[in-house]
Amino acid sequence: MEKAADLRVIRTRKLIDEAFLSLVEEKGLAGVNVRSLTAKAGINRGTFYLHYQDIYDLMDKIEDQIIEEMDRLPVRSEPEQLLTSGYVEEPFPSIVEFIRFMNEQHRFFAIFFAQDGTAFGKRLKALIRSRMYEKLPRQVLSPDALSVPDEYIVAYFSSAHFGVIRHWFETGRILPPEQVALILTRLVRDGPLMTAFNRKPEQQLK
Amino acid sequence: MEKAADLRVIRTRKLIDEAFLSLVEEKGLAGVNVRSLTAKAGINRGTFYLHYQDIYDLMDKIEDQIIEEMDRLPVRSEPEQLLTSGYVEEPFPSIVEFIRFMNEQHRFFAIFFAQDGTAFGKRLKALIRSRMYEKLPRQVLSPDALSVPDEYIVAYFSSAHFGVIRHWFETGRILPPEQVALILTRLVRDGPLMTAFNRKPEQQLK
DNA sequence: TTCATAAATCAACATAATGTTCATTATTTG
DNA sequence: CAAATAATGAACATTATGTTGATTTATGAA
Repeated sequence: MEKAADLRVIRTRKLIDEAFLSLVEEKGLAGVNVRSLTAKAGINRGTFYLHYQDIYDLMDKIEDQIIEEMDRLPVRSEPEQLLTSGYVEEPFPSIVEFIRFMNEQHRFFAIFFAQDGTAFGKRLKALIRSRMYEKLPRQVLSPDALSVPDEYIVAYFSSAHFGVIRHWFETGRILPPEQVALILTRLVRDGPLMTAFNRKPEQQLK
Repeated sequence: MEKAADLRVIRTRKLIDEAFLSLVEEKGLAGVNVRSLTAKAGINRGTFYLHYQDIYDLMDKIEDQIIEEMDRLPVRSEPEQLLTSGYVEEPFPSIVEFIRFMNEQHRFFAIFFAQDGTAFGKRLKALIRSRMYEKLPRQVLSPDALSVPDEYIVAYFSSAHFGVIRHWFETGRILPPEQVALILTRLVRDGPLMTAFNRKPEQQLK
């Protein structure tokens, strides 16, 4: 946002922003158009075009702000020592920072997550998820302090698989399917960090 | 697809399907409308409405077919024994099946992956990815037969994180941010399978 | 406080897509 | 072949878009 000198400009943009958020919340992205947005904001339809090219331009500007802020979050490197170091029950610091930020901006992110992904994508993920649940060794998931909720494990699993397959597609499916499957199998079995270090499990502890 | 008796019906639907695919390929999902679709298919605009309610109905029908087929793929259970069993360099069988299927239907899935996710989602993932690359212990990624390409590791990492955070949002952000960060940290460090079994690494080998 | 400046309003417009209709033509199947 | 039904073509009301120009209103600098 370049200029924001005039009070009227600030007010109008606030009205537009708020109208956009609440409109997406109730109707979804597809339900947003300039007509209803300006109606909800209580401004003239023409006024909208004084500020933004169209709805997509508006979204871009909103997203720009969020990305900018996230990009400014400090990076504290937590390199390989965490692998070989003993068991410390503390999260990586920069992960905490990210999640805290998203928690603060939860209104935006809730909308984003609700809108992100196609209908088919949701069905596909649900399918993958349900298959994985069948395989999860349920009895071992003891409810002790150290355990991670199994819904989170499944979310991690399925999303990771999804991402690997997506990457395979986005790189033009160069690798043969069997190799992709092997990559996935290794990552699941050993964990990404182990795999990155290319060690076998018995080498994990120095 | 219920009825497909008449030759004309079959022909028309094929034309529509093909027109849809190629139209999405060149213009993207947003660029598809009934006008241009029927123009490309070489049929009357009214004819489209004889078969589908609207564009979304058409997409639903196409997706239904794919999901149905994937749902019929055989599930071969590969349970916990894989954890304790020795190092076998063979992928899990049902993973192979899935990826083979997607490879066969690559035209559909290429479109899906290209269209899936919002613009913001792509930016967010790119941000996460770039941060993770910084942390990857590059020198250790030796180019031996066992290694997994680091782009795949990053894809796995970042997508998994994304999925966990998404799950957190979709369950109403009940857990405090710090605990989500801890869950992620554990999953990254130990791998999902270890975490599911709730063991510490030294217990990994029986 | 005044007043030039800029923002917002209002009404109107052309354009383009939607979904529906109905009479007509063409094709298929038994 | 003939009855059935699919596809066509043209028209229609509806709705959203993005733009324009004249007018009113609010702002902030002097």
